[in-house]
Amino acid sequence: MQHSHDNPEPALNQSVQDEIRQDIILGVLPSGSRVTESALAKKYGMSRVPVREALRGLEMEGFVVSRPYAGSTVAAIPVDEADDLFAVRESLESVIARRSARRAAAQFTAGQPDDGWWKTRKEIAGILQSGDAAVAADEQELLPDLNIRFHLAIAELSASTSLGALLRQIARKIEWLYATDVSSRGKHSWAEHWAIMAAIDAGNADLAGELMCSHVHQSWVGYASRFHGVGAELPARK
Amino acid sequence: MQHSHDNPEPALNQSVQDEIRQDIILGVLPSGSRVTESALAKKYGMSRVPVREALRGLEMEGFVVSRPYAGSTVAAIPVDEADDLFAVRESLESVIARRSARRAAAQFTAGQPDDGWWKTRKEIAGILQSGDAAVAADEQELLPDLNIRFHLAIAELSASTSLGALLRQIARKIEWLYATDVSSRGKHSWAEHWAIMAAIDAGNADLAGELMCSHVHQSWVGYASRFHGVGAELPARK
DNA sequence: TGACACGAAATTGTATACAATATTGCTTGA
DNA sequence: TCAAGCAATATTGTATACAATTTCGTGTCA
Repeated sequence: MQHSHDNPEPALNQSVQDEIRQDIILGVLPSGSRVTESALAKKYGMSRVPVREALRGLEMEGFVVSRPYAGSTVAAIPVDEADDLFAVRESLESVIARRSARRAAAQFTAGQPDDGWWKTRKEIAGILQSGDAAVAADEQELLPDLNIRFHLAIAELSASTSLGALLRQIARKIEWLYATDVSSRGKHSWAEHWAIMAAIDAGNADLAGELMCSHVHQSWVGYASRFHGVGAELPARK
Repeated sequence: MQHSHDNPEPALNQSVQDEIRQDIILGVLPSGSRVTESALAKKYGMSRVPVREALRGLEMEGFVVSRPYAGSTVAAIPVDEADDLFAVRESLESVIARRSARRAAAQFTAGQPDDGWWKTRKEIAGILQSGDAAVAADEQELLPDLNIRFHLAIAELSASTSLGALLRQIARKIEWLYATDVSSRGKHSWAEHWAIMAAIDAGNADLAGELMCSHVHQSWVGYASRFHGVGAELPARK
């Protein structure tokens, strides 16, 4: 297909990076494993070059560590950084929610309806409904993925590539920490998403930020009680 | 030099990425410029491969945008994200400072003195003295670089690679926003570094976090008054 | 004149080949 | 038996060659 600048062609080798990252997160490639370019190249049926770039990306994301000429190994799961990551995420997502609300307000006051905004907004609508369906059908195993997609979509709604990149990085680390366990907080956690979205739609930055802050904090509490023990002390929500 | 696993060999092609990023930050490569692999390869006297990896890294950092087969261009300076970046940085660095203080406390109570900790701690001592010297000699043009190095060193002292990576990303964006202007807040801002370091050394996490939060907030105020106008409203420091 | 199609040039994506380095295992000596 | 040195191997770093795709200029037709 030539002369087509509409479909962005979903980033060829990027997919390999996603696959390897998923293998790391799911524990197929445990911490400390050696990952050689040749082996991965053979596994995915391609040359070393795309694999190499994927490994470089994963190194920047903190999933592998590399030394020149000495190869790469899967990094250690950052368990001792969990609390701090949640703390930063709480602040980050709060800022993102506020920003999304401000942009939503500008969206409705300004005359022109931004095309990209509506696209993302509709995507979120779909995610929310899928989550409700999953809750209704008691298929809670679908929620973690939908949960991440919701939060990243909100970031996209904020139209801040910088903040979006930061959230992606943190969210993936937290996904790794949860590892295979995960079950989120289930129904209750999911229901909060609707309230956040409503606050953003209303252009209420203060409320959106507050709700998101609380939402993420509860997620943190859930994580801490599961992995640190129930009574683990956490800083009060700001 | 063979059989030497002491000197980590400072990351060959990584240096190219640093050089290109600096060109972008300093405006040598303005936003929207096309950056082609061939041109950069010729400029730095190497093959396309290292340059390509550097560009991929810069794309992940948000300094360039690429489309498959369509090349890369320097991204837009994220001016409208400045406030939000500062807000996140305030929280992030506060967490880092708290963490550094906790680790410092553990350092002194535990018997074994961690080698890496002392190395970083001494590096910070050097940075602080260099900054004092620059202030005394009224060479304030040296402060911005020393300032970034101080904050990144504190992050290293926290022994959290995840948080360190996040700070590096944010700090570089803010460096880009300041562009060539910069002068930091000069003497007063620099003096605060000593107090932060003292709080960390004392293992006082609450104080370290508080001081760092205030410090970054003041930096934010300085930025806002310079670029948004003096009276620009900012959220109160948490 | 303007729009559209087509093709040449430029650029990126991938594969392969070679150079540089680290790792591993063996040999040697005390 | 163990440590140290050396060579063989494996792996990464880089260069070059080719394929795939986009972009830009040119010509044609209405």
